[in-house]
Amino acid sequence: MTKFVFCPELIRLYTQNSAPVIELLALGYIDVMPSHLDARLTEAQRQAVHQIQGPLLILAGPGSGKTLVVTHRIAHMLAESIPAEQIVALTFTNKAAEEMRARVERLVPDQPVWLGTFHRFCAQLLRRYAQFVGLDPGYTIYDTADSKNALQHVLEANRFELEIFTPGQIINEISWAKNNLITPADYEPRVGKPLTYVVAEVYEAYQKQLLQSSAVDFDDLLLHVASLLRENAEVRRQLDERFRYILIDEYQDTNLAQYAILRALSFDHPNLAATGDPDQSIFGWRGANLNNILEFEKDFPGVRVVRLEQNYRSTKQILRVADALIANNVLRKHKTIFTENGEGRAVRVVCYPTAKDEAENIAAYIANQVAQGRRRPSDFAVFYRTNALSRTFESAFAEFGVPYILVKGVEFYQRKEIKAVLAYLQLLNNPRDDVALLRVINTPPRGIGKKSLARLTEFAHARGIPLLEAAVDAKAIDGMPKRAAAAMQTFAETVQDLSAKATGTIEHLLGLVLTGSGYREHLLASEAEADEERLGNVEELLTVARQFDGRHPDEPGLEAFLEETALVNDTDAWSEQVERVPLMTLHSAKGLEFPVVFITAVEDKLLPHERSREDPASLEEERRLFFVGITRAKEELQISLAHRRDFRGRRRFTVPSPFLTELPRDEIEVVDLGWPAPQEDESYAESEFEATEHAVEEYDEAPPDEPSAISDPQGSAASTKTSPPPGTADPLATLTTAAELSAISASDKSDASAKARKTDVEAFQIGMAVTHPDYGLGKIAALSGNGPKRTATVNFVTSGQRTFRIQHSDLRPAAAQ
DNA sequence: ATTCGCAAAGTTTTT
DNA sequence: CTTTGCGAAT
Repeated sequence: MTKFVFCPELIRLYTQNSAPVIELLALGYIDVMPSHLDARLTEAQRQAVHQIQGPLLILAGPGSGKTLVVTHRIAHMLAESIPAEQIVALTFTNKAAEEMRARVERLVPDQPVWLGTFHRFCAQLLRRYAQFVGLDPGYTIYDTADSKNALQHVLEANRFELEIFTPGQIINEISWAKNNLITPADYEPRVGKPLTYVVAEVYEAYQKQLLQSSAVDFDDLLLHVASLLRENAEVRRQLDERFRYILIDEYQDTNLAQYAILRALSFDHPNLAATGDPDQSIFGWRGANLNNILEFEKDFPGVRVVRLEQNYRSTKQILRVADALIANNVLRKHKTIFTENGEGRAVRVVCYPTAKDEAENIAAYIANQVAQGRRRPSDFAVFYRTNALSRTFESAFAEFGVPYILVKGVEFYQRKEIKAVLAYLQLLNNPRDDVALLRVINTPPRGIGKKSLARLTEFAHARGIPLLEAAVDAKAIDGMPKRAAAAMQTFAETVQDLSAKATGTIEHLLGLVLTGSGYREHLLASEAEADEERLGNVEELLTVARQFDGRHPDEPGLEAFLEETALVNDTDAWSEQVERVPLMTLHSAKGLEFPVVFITAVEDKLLPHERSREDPASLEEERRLFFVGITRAKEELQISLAHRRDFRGRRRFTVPSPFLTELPRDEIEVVDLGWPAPQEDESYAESEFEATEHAVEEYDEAPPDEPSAISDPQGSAASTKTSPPPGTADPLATLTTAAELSAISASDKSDASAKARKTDVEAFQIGMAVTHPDYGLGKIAALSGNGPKRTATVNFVTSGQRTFRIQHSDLRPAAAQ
């Protein structure tokens, strides 16, 4: 009855030196009883692990050991002799899947438990049941760019002119429909939404095109599987039988299609375990349906609900901030989260003069911590709302020599050359793939232009045949220039040729494609520097292929390779082993944790995003997004914003995020490093009229304590350059941080900033860290007077408040020490 | 047909 | 500020 369980992770807890124990285990001399799996678990966690039969809802707050529970649950099932083939664990992202796989592997190695993303699970089911939904087993998976191209192709073929909407908008709406299981036949335009009328006209044609090309978009992966299960009772029954134990992670982010699939697979064997947290639902815009989790109990009678409310990740300070914030959501079930962790450092809210200062200070802080050996780069993480905000950080991190990695995904696989090479493979795998053909028929240039392509398309369309087939008969097409026709035929032959040779490893095949297509030669012959880089990228793809081959030694697996490249992106492989600071959006931070977290650009119109402001529900989603960000932090959290941010090439003064007022004022450290000094930047004065006027407006309308929700009402922490604050003292608590941050920033910076550092009277600003030979480190609380009479009021860390005439004092910016 | 250049437009989040 | 798109020149 008792099965052998190999469990080094747990053994380590019992013994100082685990090596001998592991060896004994490996040799089979000792067993670890299943009960030992429970050693680390709390009562609630234990319940969740042990409840194997029947529906289970695990409401898991942030940092509550959810992954621990899920992985142990799987181990426990295996220990209870449930065949691994019957267990499916679905995650939302590849990153989460990787993490889970690694941890399951450590508990119970080499078990064929199906573990991966929902989309991938569906992709593989579709391989087997492709013909049920009108696809070839070798169907192609289109990414968003491909989908847009497909749509464009459809629009052109139907001579449909878009006047106001972009293909992207239409694709988005179609995506929304598919996520809600709305097929072209069911789709109805919605009054007051012009876009939906356009979609009503093209959705069907788009879908037809996809089927004709034997291709699917991301949403189809779910939609097709959902209809497969709905329309084929026998298939559904078999799959329900096969996948008897399903675990679904991040249930709050599932959409209707995913819900339908899960239900269909959990009918005869309702052993569905869902984990999730309504407070972390952040994908509503993509069709995620919060009702799925809120109504789980209704949907699955007899469900057992386990709440994991204890947080093992964050300090008390961080958790209180998170809790206070999320309490502002009205559409929410109350939930308590608590921790027995220590108090920790206060959460900092810092307002920098400019976005550049923000990025540089954070980079400098990290550089300093790393240089001191206090932390490693991977201990930190920087979050922002939109990818567009990453650039400032990239340059600041580069400037300070801090290694970083952009956790953005796509990039590599979206490059033209990579897409092109992969399109050749797609075409080999699926000759009906029109989008792939269009992408490569003239790559490298073969003298096939727009007009000839239009003729080819028309011809194919009229006969209802794939483009590749049409290309074979190119000569027969009316009005087709001889040269183009010949080029098309040669192209078709090349593809067929390659197709015949398409055996062996992917790397080998890729090599054939590069040579056979003439693309490699074209890149080599090219003078352009860009092409040289492309060649390099193609080489990298060869490396990817080689690695894939290594992982799949038995099968050639072209399909599998294409599936992987479609559903996995390059930074999914990013791991904390890599000593780099990850920069990422708040969305991609979900499920991760870091000792030190910086949440940046917490400004109105960014967080909450301007497009979320009208709708209260999406405003709450933005708040949850902030909540997710906050709860990633284990030890230190800094929330920051800038008075001025250059965005989209424009200079803007910002408004602090309304969410900042919702943070518990007494618990956080607020630091306002002051406004940017106009004279420091000549472009400020010369900037276009609009911006200048706006700036002036902001200045006048912003009394000392107004611009910042974060400043405390006495105006002690915040002030503006133009309006010296009342003489109230800064809270000493903020001094260290402010000083620390500015000091590091200024001192670590190279000559670039030297001119900004010259010690004339104008160099001093409110909030600036300064040193004095007698009094030590301090922060400027107020400034008054001009020229020689310029006077600074300084709060010193150790010796209280002093006032100086700057010119006659020994006051220095902290940097100059 | 291709390439080069300039203008315009656009940017939430992800599988 | 970047990327995309379109139009003109070769």
